[in-house]
Amino acid sequence: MVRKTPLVYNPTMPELPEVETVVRDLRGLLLGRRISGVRVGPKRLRQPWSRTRAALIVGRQVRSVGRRGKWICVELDDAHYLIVHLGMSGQITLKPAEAPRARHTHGVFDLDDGAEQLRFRDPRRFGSLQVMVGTEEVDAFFDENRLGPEPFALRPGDWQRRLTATQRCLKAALLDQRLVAGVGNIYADESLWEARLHPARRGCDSTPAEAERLRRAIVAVLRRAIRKRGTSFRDFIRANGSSGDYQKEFRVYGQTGRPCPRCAAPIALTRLAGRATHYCPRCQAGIGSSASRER
DNA sequence: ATAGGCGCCTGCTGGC
DNA sequence: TGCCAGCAGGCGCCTA
Repeated sequence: MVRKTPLVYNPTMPELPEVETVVRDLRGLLLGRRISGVRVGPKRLRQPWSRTRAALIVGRQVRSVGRRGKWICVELDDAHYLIVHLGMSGQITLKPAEAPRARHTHGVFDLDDGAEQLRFRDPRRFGSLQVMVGTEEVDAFFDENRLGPEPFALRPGDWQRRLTATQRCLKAALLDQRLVAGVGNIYADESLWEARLHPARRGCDSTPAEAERLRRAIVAVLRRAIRKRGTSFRDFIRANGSSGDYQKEFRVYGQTGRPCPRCAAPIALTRLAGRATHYCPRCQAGIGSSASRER
């Protein structure tokens, strides 16, 4: 089960805490400001990013900056929205207009008199920029089928029902944005460790107590990460250019071979749902029953 | 219907 | 020293 070859530790994932950090920064920087111009780069992002659509936000003022899962929602006048996903390597920064434009800049938004610009940069282009008009369009986009509840709004009974409805392993379930929005690879591993649940266990095998433990773990881990302003690897920077600290708090993610902070057994690395998965083989309850242990 | 696998994309790294 | 295969992963799409 455990891979012998070490996987390269070079991750970069804006998940909920990183997006929340960006949103908080953007709020301070953008509220009340007017988009006075938009430029769309030639390269296509994950979703096509159209010039015609982009033009719709020109001349409009920023009313609010919010987040849904890993999506950033900038609300402008007359229910116009700029919806941003950072993908794997997306960055949003505020720069003076004369600052040199970094490589892989796919969107430039002039602010007010044009002295400053909001810029979207994304080397891997897994991110996206979209303009939407009307709350109906936004609601349809975030339809329940595509995006589940926010982790902090999970109701214990509902969560348990939906978690036990799936045959998939807990790791795959946590990565599914329809079950819970905003959890990615890092916080999935950290939450499962916190809940002392083996990532390969099936969702449907969870007892009510285990489901609740997992729900609380997700909330605790995400809150802690938000407090630390998210995780910073080289690709993730905050809107104002400063970085987060949560990478110092990792219990299992990227800790392969290091002692488990709870029981000192070496942290194992495997691959689940096509993703590198870190866990403690001793204190994360194994497959079958909560008492069994892997190995 | 559900679950799993693949491909997109660039940058970095480890091994030769 | 330099080169390059392989790995990193969120999400949409495809298949079984």
